[in-house]
Amino acid sequence: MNPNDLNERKLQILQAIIADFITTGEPVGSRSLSKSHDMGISPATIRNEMSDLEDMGYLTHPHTSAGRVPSDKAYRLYVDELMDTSELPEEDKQKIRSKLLESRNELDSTIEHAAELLSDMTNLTSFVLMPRKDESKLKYINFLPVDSNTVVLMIVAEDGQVMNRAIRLSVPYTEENLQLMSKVMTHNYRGKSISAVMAMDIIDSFTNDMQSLSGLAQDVVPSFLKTLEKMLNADLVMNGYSNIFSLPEFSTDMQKTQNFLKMLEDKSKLTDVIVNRDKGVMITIGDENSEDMKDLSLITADYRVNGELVGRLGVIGPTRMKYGKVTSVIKYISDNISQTFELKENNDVKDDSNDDGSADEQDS
Amino acid sequence: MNPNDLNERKLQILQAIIADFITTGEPVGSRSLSKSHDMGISPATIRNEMSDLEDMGYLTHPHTSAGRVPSDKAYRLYVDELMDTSELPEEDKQKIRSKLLESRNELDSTIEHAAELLSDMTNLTSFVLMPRKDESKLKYINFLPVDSNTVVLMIVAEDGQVMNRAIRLSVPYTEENLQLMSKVMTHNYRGKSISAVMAMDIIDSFTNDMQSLSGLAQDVVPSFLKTLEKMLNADLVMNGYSNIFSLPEFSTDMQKTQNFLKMLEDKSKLTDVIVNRDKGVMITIGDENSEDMKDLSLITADYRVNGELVGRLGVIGPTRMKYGKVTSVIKYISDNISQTFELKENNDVKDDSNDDGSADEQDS
DNA sequence: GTTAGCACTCAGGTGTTGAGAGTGCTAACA
DNA sequence: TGTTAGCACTCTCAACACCTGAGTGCTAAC
Repeated sequence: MNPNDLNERKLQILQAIIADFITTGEPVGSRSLSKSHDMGISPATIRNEMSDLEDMGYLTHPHTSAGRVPSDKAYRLYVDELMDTSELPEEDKQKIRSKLLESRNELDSTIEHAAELLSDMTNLTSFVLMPRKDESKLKYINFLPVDSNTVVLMIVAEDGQVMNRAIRLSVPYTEENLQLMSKVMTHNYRGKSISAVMAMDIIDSFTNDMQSLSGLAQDVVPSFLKTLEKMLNADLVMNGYSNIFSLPEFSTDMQKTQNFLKMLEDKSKLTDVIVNRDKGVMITIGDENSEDMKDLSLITADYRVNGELVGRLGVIGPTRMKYGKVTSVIKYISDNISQTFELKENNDVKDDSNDDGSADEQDS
Repeated sequence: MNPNDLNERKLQILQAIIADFITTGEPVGSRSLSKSHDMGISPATIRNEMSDLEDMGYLTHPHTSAGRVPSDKAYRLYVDELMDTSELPEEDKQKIRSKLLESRNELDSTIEHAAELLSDMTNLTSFVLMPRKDESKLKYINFLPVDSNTVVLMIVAEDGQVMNRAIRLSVPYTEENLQLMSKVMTHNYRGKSISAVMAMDIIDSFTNDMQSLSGLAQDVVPSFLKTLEKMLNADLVMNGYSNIFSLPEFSTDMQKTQNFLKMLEDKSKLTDVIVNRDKGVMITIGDENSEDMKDLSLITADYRVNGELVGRLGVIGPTRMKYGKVTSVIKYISDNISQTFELKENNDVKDDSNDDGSADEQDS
């Protein structure tokens, strides 16, 4: 069953079938194949080879008198060995670069643009996992008064992540209490990782150490924990889910479309799947995925910020997708993000107070 | 054309037709109507009345030999005059109350739960507009160092809204510069409304007043403006878009489904529509909406926090929806949110002399 | 004014048929 | 022995006719 069982001609035929099926979505017959790809052999010969390929599990048959359709195994072989992984045309590269440059100063916008680019250029549903790091450490915790019974909890992590949440209090508070609370919590948790703090017995430490705050703590601590949890949970941005309608096999099969869209609606499940994938470019095809994605393919890649792996982006679509093109686009986009947010070594935080004369630069 | 043209019997027949059509989705015929609603007249009489109602624009005819279907005008009459607006059953009320209580200390979670409840209980697509206020005033602006070329901009408004964004700098910065920048911007914009600040000529004031910061300002100001814009833009949360598949008229008509989902995908347009609706409970039916929603109905209501109008929630679905039930659910949920976040008068802030000291909170 | 009766209409389901695209097998060929 | 032409067979799909059921509009009688 390993690819070496396949002679040169079988490979050539398989490749041609996959290429045809990817573009048309129709089962490929021996006669039409021999017409479209001139490989100097008759349809009868192709039929014999096809029959062998079917026995080996690379092709299937919707019904006796239909053409052949590639199996998941065939796509796997195609992706591993046969696929055309040529460079992206300069035009596409240009489009990606200019769109990402638009917002090169802001990671968040860049990420959103990346998702748009990805779905536009592949005509599939794209997703981007926003940068979240489990090990990121807390920097400070702050409470801001809003009105007489509402405060905003703000948590800032060392890596710049900021999360906030409005909390309604059932007991009165004073500004002094809030500031004390901020100080105590910052002091207790600063420099600790989010998961470490979540594992601590917070309520207990409060009621013991700070009697005066224990009333406040009752209201605040559950929200604090929920907010930490939210900081851990990766945030999934999706784009172009209605692209699915442009594919004939979906726009004629309501059930399939419905399953697809329902699957996308369960974001937390999808996030789980994406988070748990391998690093680098990863392609999973059909039944290599879990049950509810067993006739879909998933391609993901990572992007880095300052050399550190922070997020993941990719597409999801039918197994019949243009693997070569899609992979190139994903790779190019992720590399481009990583490059844009590359650490510039000569650009360090200076601790001295004098300004550096840059003021003159835009005086006109 | 006013409803007074309709005698009692016509109203009764119209109401019966609408009720039947809303539950079945099938055109209603005279014979089946006389069977299901015993109103003591024969199908022939009903036919005559139906014919009159059709002439008056309340009913239409998909084709000669089909039953009658209510027009948008009929739904309007139904909603205004005929609809059963009975109280929600205690069971449903209980369900809403307990779900909303789960997160009564946090507005954000409550809002999300409300959207879930709404789509679950109506089997439609629900949306909630997160609280955003155009007139909210800035409280302070803060920059946090992340790494040698990244800082986080954090904007806090008086109403507790916090927005942040990572900014990549092209010039080096010092901690002192950041703190100076925070102080200057906070001093300049504090107490001003977001829209007022956006209207100011920010770059100019920087280059004039603060030569030393102008290099930083080049990078920071565009992001600052974008972030303010984001604070103004209401954030739309949606839920249950795949509920549409449970309706026969959508699950058999791919084109309709596709239009619906594509319409939902353009969030900014939908947000615009929702923002610009009347206060209170508002129902718009079919062609009362804009072109791309002309065979849908939209029901919205507002919710308040501390007596102040802050957000809006609602559902979108086919004109054939259970207006009575849906309206009751929306009303009950919005009232419940408003009640939960009611101002408690006896619960005041004791001291609000100094609330921008938070900029130095970070190095405690 | 109401109703029964009747002719008429139309969508949708069923059955048939033929075309087209495909396969598998066999026998002949190089 | 691998390759190919030929042929019988299979299956989908679109077109077509046909029938049925639900509905309408009209008319005449109650």
